[in-house]
Amino acid sequence: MAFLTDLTSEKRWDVHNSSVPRVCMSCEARHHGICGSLREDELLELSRHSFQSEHQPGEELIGDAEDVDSYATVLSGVVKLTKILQDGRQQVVGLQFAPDFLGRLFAKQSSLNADAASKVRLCRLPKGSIEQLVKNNPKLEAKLFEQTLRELDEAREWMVTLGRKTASEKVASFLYLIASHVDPTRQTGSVSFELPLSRTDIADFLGLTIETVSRQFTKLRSTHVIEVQNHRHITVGSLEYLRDLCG
Amino acid sequence: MAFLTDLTSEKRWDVHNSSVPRVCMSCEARHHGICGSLREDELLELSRHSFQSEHQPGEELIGDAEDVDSYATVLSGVVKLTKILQDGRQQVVGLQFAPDFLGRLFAKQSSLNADAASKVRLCRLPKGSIEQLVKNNPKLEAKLFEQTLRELDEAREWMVTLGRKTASEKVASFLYLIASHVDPTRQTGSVSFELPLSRTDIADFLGLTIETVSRQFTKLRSTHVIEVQNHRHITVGSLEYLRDLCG
DNA sequence: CGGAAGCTTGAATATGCTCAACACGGGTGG
DNA sequence: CCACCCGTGTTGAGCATATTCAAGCTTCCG
Repeated sequence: MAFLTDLTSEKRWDVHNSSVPRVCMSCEARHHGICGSLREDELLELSRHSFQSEHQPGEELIGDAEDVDSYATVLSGVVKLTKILQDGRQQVVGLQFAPDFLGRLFAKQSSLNADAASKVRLCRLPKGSIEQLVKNNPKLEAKLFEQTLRELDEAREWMVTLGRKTASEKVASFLYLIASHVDPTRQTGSVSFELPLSRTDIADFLGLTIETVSRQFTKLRSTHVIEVQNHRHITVGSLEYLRDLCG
Repeated sequence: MAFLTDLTSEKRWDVHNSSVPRVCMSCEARHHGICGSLREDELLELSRHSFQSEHQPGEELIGDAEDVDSYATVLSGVVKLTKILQDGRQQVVGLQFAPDFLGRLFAKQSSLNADAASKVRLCRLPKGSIEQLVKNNPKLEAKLFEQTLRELDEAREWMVTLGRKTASEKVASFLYLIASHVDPTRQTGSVSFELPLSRTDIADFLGLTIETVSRQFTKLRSTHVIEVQNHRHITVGSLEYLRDLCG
């Protein structure tokens, strides 16, 4: 019982392990996320004021034009960034995976919603602390800059998909994107995964209707490019062939 | 003659004006562009190795996956950033106006073309110098970070246009975008301007064909939303009404 | 087992595309 | 000065792709 308490105590840290806070020890974000750019004392201080939160699919994480008092790191799951027009038409403008940083630094009025697409775990980080750290730690700023540049590349890549690809190329591109995130190293062969997005979300991501998305899935299934176990669980037979279908 | 030489000499600078290099004195980028974040000595040093260049519409500024030895600031004109698919389909993924910074910092392999959309003047800045300055001057890095965040916002805004708007909303959105850049302060009333893009470029920006763009222009003309003087020269009667047509 | 949400399928429709002809405007050369 | 040409933009008719609307089917969960 004492052991369990240790594990879950946010304030404890292991003196044998170069003073990394206990909660952060097994955290992916500590290595590849923004926390990797922090000094040990900074990480310790930050960990005192941060906490984890869990969210169900569809739950709103950051509302449009809402004042938020915390940033976050995605620990697991997929967060979708969306924009909506007055009449309700919706577009997904970005997906965030672990260990992405969540929240718009120096936000003006970017009118953007962040929702849990799948079940999501976050590590909430107080707004003030982060902004303070960014000012004093160039490595952290560089890390955030880097993520922003990557997001910009991804956004532009997606503009090509939205503007110039056919429905079947769009769906293929989406599947390829997800497959790439499941196992970034694998470039060929077969991959199996759970789709983190509903058909509605996929449609909003691709600028299509759910019916069209559904028809394209059916087409891919009947041409044996994919197998569909239960709507969400997909197996891609050949990544390189799927890649060819992306246009 | 001596006077003329003074004006065009890049090495000269006016000692009466806090040692701002001569070439930079009348430059918009010095105030609103990245040069505004430089110390006087840095600006002087940079100006020694920089030079202006002029480009005709359609000229390629940075090639896809090309190694470039210089960054640049846009002094005038419009630069289009494009991506193309194997079969030639093209998508404009961004427009850069003065005094935007041009060139991908820490570029990996962003496979992106930069072309002059209109006649363009650049101030070329040596790659090494800029990267050196970025390392040593946090204000410069912050400025570039800021521009990147703005570009990301613009890209996402445009994803909504590409994915969810109708052809007429797309064209209205494009005209509104250009009108906003002509006079950022003006929100209402009438504006007149030269289109910096051809119909082909507009189509590639909006994910449409030139025929569809043309038809939408005709429709806007016949409903008196715009007047078309000579294909390129446009007058928008009411900005607020145009805004309503953007969806 | 029953109900609801999410997904698929079908038929009719509409929006934007393709292909083709034509108009306009600006430059060149007879 | 006019005729011609070329690049660019417009217009029209027919077509294809994706949407809409409606019905039926799965899957998940209580």
